[in-house]
Amino acid sequence: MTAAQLKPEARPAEQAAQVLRYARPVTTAPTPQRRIAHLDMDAFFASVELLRYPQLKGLPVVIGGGRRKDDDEMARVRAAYPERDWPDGDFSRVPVDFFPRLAGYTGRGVATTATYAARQFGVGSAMGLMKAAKLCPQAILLPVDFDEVRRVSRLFKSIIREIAPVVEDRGVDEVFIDFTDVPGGQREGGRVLARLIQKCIFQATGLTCSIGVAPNKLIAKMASEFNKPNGISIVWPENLQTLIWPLPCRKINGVGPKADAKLQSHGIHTIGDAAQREREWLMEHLGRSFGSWLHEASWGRDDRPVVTESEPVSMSRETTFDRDLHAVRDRTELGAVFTRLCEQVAADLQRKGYAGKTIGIKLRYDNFQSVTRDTTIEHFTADAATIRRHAGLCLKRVDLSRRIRLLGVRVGKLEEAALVEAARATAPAGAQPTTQPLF
DNA sequence: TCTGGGGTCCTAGGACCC
DNA sequence: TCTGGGGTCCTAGGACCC
Repeated sequence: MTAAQLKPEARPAEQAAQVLRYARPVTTAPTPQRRIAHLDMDAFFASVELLRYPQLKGLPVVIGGGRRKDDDEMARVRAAYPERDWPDGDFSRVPVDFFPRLAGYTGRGVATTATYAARQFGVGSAMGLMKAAKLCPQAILLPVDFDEVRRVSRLFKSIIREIAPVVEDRGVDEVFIDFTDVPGGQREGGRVLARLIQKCIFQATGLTCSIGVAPNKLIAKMASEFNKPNGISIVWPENLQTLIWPLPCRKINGVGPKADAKLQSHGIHTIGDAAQREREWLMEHLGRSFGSWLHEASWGRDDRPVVTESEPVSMSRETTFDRDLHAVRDRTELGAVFTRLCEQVAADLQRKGYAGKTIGIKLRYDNFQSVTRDTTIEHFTADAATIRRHAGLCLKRVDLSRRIRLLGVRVGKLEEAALVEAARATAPAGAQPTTQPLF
């Protein structure tokens, strides 16, 4: 990156300041430098399957399309092959020919992930399986084994926490780790610790991951993608111009397809392009908040901490029907699904120990347009019948003449059930619930 | 090839209160 | 009778992420 590519309007002193902000101190810093790691498991869902079916290694495999009960899978294999072929639940000898192919798939499933062999054909996560079947019909299609994914997820995270305790959960297959104060976390900019974590995870799970270590979460997240799979990338502040600025804006976590299209329309294609616009210009054309944030992001600035604990905000269940349903013609079916969704949300709340005050529904029509309605009630609840009653009232407030492809139920404004109970118990006898903040 | 399911956060308008 | 802002809550929609 040359001086000419810095903000053109910046005076030399400002340019120097911009560069110095990211310069690595020449002398040994008295305080440790902030080193944040982002760890991303490689093709996680597919890799978990390959643990059970190692015979599929190297083949194109696509994961997604539906749920699986492990018993069903066992039964399917048992029915097809004699017991001697898979002693003690060892599926490694089930012939490759046995597995279903993507060819001829009909349905509304999407790919959760794909092995690297399948990605060569252009198949990627979030892609409709019908499309994936066109690109790679010979790919093996396996449904997600959520129980196994959760088990392995808990396992690899516990391994990391033993080594570096400050870990932020980012879903089943991703975490941020604060290396800053971990013994050895500064060595080679974090590479030594990253290697150790990779090794320990592999020993415990047989799975590989990719790690990026950088001064903050924003850059670390981008860095973990640089060397996939099974890679490590170390990024220093002074690498901003050479490693980060050439990347498309889409690589910034928080810039999605909409924002990217808008940026492109202004001739901003790379992060460097964005960095060279004035903050004021970005704020004016992309919104005060987003523009200001993007300016910071394009200069590699991000001081968000690694957050180890967080409370859930809402819980929901939704389902897409095999065929679009009509509120009147498919009333019975729709009603049954609706009730089941309410029961599932209630069960989720109870199992996790929460109650909520805002009850809502979500509908997606056949044209993919979504609508939501919600209502806030007087008391916290985790009761299926209560949720069903208020969600039912919400349903009455939307257009039900159009065909529906998705129905969802959501409970928000959550509070820990124990706190709700405690407040209820200590409330003065005869007190109106509305006088208690928790009710 | 029509596009899953579970989330978080932001925006914006209106109600309501001081 | 008219005219303020500020603050907070509620609701709907949408962008984005894993």
